[in-house]
Amino acid sequence: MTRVTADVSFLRGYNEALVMAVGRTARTFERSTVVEATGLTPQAVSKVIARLTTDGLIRSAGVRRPGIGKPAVVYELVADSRYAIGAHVARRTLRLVLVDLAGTVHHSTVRPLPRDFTPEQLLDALSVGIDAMAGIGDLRGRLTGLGIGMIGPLDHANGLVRDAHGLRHWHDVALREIAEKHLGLPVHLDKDVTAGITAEAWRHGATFGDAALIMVESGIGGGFWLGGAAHRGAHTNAGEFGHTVVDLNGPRCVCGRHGCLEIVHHHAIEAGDIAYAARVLAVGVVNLLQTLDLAHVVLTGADLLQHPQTYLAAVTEAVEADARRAGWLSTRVALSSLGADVIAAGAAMQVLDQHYGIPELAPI
Amino acid sequence: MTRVTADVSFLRGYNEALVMAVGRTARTFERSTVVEATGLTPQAVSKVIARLTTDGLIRSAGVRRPGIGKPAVVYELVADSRYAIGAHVARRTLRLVLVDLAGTVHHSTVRPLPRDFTPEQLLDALSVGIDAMAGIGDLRGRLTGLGIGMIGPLDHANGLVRDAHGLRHWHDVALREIAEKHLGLPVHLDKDVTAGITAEAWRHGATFGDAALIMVESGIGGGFWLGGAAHRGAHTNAGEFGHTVVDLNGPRCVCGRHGCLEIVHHHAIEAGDIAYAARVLAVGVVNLLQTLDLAHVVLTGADLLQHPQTYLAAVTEAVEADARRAGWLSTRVALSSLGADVIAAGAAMQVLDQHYGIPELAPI
DNA sequence: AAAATTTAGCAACAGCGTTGCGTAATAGGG
DNA sequence: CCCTATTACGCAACGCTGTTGCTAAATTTT
Repeated sequence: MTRVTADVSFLRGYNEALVMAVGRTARTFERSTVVEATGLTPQAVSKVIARLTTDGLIRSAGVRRPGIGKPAVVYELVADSRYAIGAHVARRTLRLVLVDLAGTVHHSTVRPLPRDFTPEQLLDALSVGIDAMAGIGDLRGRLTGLGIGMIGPLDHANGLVRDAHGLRHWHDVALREIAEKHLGLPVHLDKDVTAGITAEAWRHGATFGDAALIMVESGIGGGFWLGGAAHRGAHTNAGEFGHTVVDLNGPRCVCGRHGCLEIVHHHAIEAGDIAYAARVLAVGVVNLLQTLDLAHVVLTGADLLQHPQTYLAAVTEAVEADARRAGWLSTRVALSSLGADVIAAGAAMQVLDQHYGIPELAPI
Repeated sequence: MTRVTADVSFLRGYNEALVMAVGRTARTFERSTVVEATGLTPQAVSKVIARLTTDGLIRSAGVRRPGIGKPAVVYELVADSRYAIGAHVARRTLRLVLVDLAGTVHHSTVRPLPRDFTPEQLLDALSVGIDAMAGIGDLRGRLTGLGIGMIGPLDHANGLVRDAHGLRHWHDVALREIAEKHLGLPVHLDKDVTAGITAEAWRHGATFGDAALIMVESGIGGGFWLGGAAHRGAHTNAGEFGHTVVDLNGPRCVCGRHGCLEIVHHHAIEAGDIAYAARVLAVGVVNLLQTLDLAHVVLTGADLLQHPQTYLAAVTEAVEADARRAGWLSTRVALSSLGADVIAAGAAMQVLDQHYGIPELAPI
């Protein structure tokens, strides 16, 4: 967790991040666009643009002649000026993506991981995969780091994997530290679902409201974007949404409680009733809406994406029924726009965010 | 919603708010205390303290002679330099409190409201109550405003009551506007539970982590403190936690779904089984923990506070059982430290926060 | 060709935290 | 009694931020 004191360097980072967010979501933009979006004065925007241009992050791309008056200079993000690699570590696979400064996914590879893989085996797989990727476009000096989205529980602030569910060799592994040493790159570690929701927020820009990413993939998890930032909770353990009870008298779950969303959903799947499984998930999603009042719900996960329309329809129907009752609520439900890459891409974007996103300003 | 651009005035407000938070949580403090708590340089802290002293918000309170060296100047908040009045509007009662800059509740009054009261009736009750309170200590010039914590749904940003549950005359009432006109005071409107969690956060200071306030009072609601700020959701409708399904095959709830926490809890109460009702609530609380990973859970509400120990025991037991399974999670469960005043007090603190709290810095 | 309109940017400015360094106030030792 | 070490405080200069005032440039309209 980067601690930033509230000094002028924070102002610089903050306003630069605002302009970068505009550049990421609009293909091209001009000074007036930024003025409108941020409330800064035109002169201040000019200064920010000058700084970003010096750093090679944006460049001018012609002028716009709308009618009367001096033409406005049009700018664009230099997407290929910075890259990050994102990794999605699942139980049996390692997915790697290469993401540029604009959030575009350039390469995506999946390779199997050994059953019950060890930290060393993961590092080797990462090493091979990253070398292959870095070789493609000659990224020397433009690669900002590696983001890892992984099964929890883990400790995001300290880069520790506490006890990854279902993996025997992952107790209190200082993954960030050993990966940085082994790979020679800055490494950022986060829960898979939190990385995923970051990807969705990146693609939607600063106007993205409170949102959740629902991931069904050997378990059910949720990633949250609340108040303009990822919500990780007190111990980086937010999102164990599959282990919320929806049936007080339901079957016993592996977590020890009865009638968790995950076990009820699982039984429906085993019974072959995908439609019912989807409706159960939808009940859980509406529970989230009641609790958190979200503007967006994004669905993803390998298991869910095997029946995308069934799940999308069930969740949309349940959410809309709920909104109808209230009369004025509105929540958009969608499948992940990045498909199966969403976790890995989000992990990469978190790395880019550390450099070009809103600086953290933790009130101690 | 106050929009603040990231200019130097933000820095001033931010760092002043940090110092004020220190002053609120520590009875006395000195320069080195703030340096340690904020990471600012001693010189910067001196400047902030000078500004706050000029405004009459803090003052020196002697010196500390710990041993060798020049004595350190000790400061304290001037608690009686600013006040705010907080109102808790419930279905049948209006509670008013007077809160000073340190967060201390000075007066607390409860008066009945007519059944199905109208906006005019509420305004009259507010007017009478505020006059009585303002007369007590001659608050001329020191009263910063009125905060109202009320049943939802409402629109916090625009000060509208959309459709207060169970009150017929409250559809799209511009309460903030008409109250400001009627009372001649700045007015801040928020959901009751959100005001409540603000009070808890105030009393605990800047180190207060992610938290929820659970309120059982003719319904079950939740207020959330996430990432150092109140979480209101996309439509100020977060916290309808009583309307999350915990029993898929349960009885039909007024909200139209089946097996909501609220209806299951209500049935247990009606059957006279308080202990079971408390355990049902505890299931809901653990659901929240799984979803949001909270550091604190605070219990309040008129109905809950009729059996405080029963609820506290049940929730504590459930939370601790959950933590034991994980092995490294920890969540503190407590009854509201302000008792029945918590909602009104929090509403008042929100008013003070607008002046002396962390300035908002909404991206876009 | 002149006027109107829109955009861009130079220059001076106020205000923030930071840095460098001098000063005040105390305790302890010779 | 004096000197030194120690701790706390603050003036002054500085670098940097966004802001303000104003001028210049580039275009269309009259």
